[in-house]
Amino acid sequence: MIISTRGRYALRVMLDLAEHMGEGFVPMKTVAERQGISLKYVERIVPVLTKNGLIEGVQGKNGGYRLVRAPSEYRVGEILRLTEGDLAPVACLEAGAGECPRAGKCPTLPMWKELYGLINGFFDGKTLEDLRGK
Amino acid sequence: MIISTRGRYALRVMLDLAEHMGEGFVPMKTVAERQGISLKYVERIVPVLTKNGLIEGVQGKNGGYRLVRAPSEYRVGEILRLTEGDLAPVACLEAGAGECPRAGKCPTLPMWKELYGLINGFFDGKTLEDLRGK
DNA sequence: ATATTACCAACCTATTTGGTAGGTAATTAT
DNA sequence: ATAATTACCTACCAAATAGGTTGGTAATAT
Repeated sequence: MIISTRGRYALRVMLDLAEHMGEGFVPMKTVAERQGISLKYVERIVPVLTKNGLIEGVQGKNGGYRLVRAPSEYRVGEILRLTEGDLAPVACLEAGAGECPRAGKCPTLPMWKELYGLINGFFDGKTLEDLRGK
Repeated sequence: MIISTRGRYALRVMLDLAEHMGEGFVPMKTVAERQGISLKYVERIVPVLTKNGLIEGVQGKNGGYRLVRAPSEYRVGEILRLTEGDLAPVACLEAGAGECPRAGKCPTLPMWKELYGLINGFFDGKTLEDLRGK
């Protein structure tokens, strides 16, 4: 499995916010209830989205979160990369990984790179708007 | 990350056997040394390949393993599915997983299924022979 | 003042990953 | 026969990851 609950829940939270745009700031309590996810767990996932400017949150009564762009302007890829860290199919392609000593003559490396490109392209080719219509 | 060392090592072992076809039975000790992988770990990975008839092993002196088909007749997908168990990108698509209660109205499920098909197709479209020439 | 809400850090349990250790059974060379 | 080699098998183990929970603090509207 490549996509954990972090990325999947983040996507569902974003979709929920998209579905309820124009209702002002939506509290995560509401989103969590609608989505059937623990509020506390959602609270641990969401900060990376605000820190990277994907959504906007305000504290206090009547506070909550809202999208800062139109749903069609969010690529699924950027949401998943932020929450999952990396979509690399193998460890040797991950951001932090040093160059494998066998890289030069590794017969499988080109295949992993090709798949990596395929996966990133797949997710970058879809937006929140695309998912909304199921 | 989706493909662990199990699948990657299995692939390298198969490629090594392909590279040394016609040399009779090749002991895993030799393969492990050539590939720079612990023999003991390889010994734990390889049985699934013999049990499913992908390779043939004989015990005793001058024993070892050999491919039973031409390299072009091995799909990368079958090797990875045997060693990794499943190439599903999300838990809800895994073989053992029961149907998700949200499946009917889940806006992201079609995307996961599409990617699952893409991944399986990608790996089934490549054979050991394709990888040999780098 | 109070309720609400985002925001933050520490902790926890179960599973997976990536192995190692220590053998037994079969077969061949000597 | 015996010794060496090799597949094959089981149990164990440490570190990392997944998937949370607990218990707060800070900001803001009413």
